[in-house]
Amino acid sequence: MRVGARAVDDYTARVLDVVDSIPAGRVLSYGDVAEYLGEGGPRQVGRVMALWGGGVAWWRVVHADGSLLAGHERKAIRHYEDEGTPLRYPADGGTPRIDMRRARGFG
DNA sequence: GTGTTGACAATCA
DNA sequence: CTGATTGCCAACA
Repeated sequence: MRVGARAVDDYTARVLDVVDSIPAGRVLSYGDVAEYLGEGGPRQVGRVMALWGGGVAWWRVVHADGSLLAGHERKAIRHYEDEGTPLRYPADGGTPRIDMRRARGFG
C-alpha cells in the first residue's frame, strides 16, 4: 500500500542510485535516467537532482544536447577533465559541452 | 480545481 | 547555430 512519504521517496532513491552507478568518464541525460528507470520524466529527474543531487555525482547528469548545468559549469568541467570525460570545445572558446556521441550511456 | 514553473526533450523554421 | 513550439510529469500558489 505505499502511503505516506518516506524520508526520501522511492523514486528519489532510485534516481540517486542510477546516478551513483554512472562510471567516471561517462554521463547520462535526464531523459536517459528517466527512461532507464522506466517511470517519471526528464523534469522529475531534474527535480530530484536539484534537491538531492548534492549527494551524488550530479555532474554526470547533463542535458540531452550535452550542455552543462547552468551555474555549475565551472565545477562540472573540472570534474570532466579530471575523469577524462570527452568534451567538445567550441572554436570561439565558449562554454564546452559534453561529446554525447561518446560519453552518453554506461559504455 | 486551475494556472504557472522547472537542473528537460524532440521537432521545426 | 538560435529561437519558438509542443509534449511531458510533478510541485506549488
